[in-house]
Amino acid sequence: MLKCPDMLVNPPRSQPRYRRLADALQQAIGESRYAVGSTLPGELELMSRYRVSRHTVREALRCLAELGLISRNRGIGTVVTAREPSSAHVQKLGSPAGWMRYAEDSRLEVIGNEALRVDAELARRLECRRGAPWRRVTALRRMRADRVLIGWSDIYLPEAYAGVVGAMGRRAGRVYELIESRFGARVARVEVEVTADLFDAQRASALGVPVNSASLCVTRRYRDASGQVLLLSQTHHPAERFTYSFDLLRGGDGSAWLAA
Amino acid sequence: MLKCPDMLVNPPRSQPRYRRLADALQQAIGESRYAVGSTLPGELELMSRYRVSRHTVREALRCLAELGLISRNRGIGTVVTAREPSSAHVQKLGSPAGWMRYAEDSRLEVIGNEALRVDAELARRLECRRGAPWRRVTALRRMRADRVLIGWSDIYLPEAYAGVVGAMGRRAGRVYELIESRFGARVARVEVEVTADLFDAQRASALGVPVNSASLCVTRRYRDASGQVLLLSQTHHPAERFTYSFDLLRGGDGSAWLAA
DNA sequence: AGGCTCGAAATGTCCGTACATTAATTTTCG
DNA sequence: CGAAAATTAATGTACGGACATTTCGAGCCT
Repeated sequence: MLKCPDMLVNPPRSQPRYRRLADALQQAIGESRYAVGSTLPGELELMSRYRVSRHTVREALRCLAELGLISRNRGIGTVVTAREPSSAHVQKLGSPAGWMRYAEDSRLEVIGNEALRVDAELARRLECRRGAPWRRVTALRRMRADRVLIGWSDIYLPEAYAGVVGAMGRRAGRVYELIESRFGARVARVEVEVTADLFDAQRASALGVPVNSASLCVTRRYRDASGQVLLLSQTHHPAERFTYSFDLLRGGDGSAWLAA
Repeated sequence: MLKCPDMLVNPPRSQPRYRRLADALQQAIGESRYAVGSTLPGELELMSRYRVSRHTVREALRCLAELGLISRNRGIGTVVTAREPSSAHVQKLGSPAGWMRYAEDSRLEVIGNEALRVDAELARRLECRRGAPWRRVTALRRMRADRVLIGWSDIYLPEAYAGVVGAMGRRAGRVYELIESRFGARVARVEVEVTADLFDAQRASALGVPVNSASLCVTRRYRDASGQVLLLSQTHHPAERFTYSFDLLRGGDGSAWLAA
């Protein structure tokens, strides 16, 4: 976090200027320097105080508004509405397809790639025979927008499909789509399981979260039309960085709940 | 909706130019002139096509991104991610209702019931004013079939609805249905958030799981047609006792994922 | 066939200018 | 003194310019 405004003039490479200003203001709000219900300095004053353009101020304020920390209105000013954001990243699902959509807002960074012969436990999960040749790829999942790491993925695919590993994280497209286009396979069904887990030391270290902190664990098993497993990916999201959310609407007859 | 681009040059007073462009693009997406998965024309082309500044194009695209209709990335372009905003796609699907169905297979065992004046943080979650009178009911959730405890629920309802607390767990029906039948309220929408957490000592002890073990945390916020929060329930499930699981099937055209 | 490099395409960041709209405050007038 | 008008304060809309960063596809090499 920033200690003085002029550091915005020559920002480090990793963060855009508006993001730094947003962080500074967010910290001020978190420390109750601006209490909930109070008004932030206006755009013109923030410009001169932090020595950035009005555009940059507005982008920063927009970030805070999207986090629900402030509310902005003409003639009134910028009012603090919350002291802290509710969650860092809320993956708005919208529809069942939303469980497949998170890949578009984030990218894979492959950190491991090993060939293996599946043992009994893994054979059960992959529904293949023991000793079959598979490939395990480990990858971090990073948000495109603000570079925050949101997950650790373990991805299993048959050795016959190992050719797509080079393209993972380098080419657009989800892993199953890479397999489909490269090998002519066809995913017909995805089984999704949602549960919770604890981060072990390796995963915690890679993501920068405490060991044994809570992870939201989402497992997707991809099957072709004959029911064979083509791909299995398991992603652990740090609980304080990633939340799935969706709305259910009442059906017309009042009894059913439908995806919004 | 616009019929031709040059109408943006002299917009009617009621809508800003960027809003009109967003509407035009949204309509094009809704009519599948840009299919889900396809790429919209780039910013420069939209500028010349609609004769507005790049700033206006970007504002319009930002609107669509916030609606979840598009995803924008450097080097890639603007990809259509949904045909309609999330609230417009209404089709009777099985899986979403599953997020409401667990109550039928388990029962509530009320273990606590206290009146409270909501503090600032809780006021934000309940979207009511600070100091408002609410009721917090704590309950365990036990499977009917084999009596296994599967969760700890914290249930918040306005003090005006406290009359249903006696019937919770003793009368058939979910809490929101009790409120509806007793007080004539009507739930129109439920917002669901899924994340992970750790069990504190109190909850771990009640459920017989280790302290700081992983919990799957599901929060449901029930709203009436005016958007007011009628009920909020947050349930922590022990990860090894409860998992949400569901299937997604490929849509007919191969691009959409539908609940099975 | 797979991997690497490079240039073009595309969006992101950041600066500036100007005017419009809305709300709050101050001033004026009856 | 109260109401209306004017002024000020604050954000919203829209134009322009420039450079930075990321991705993708083509071409080349092994």
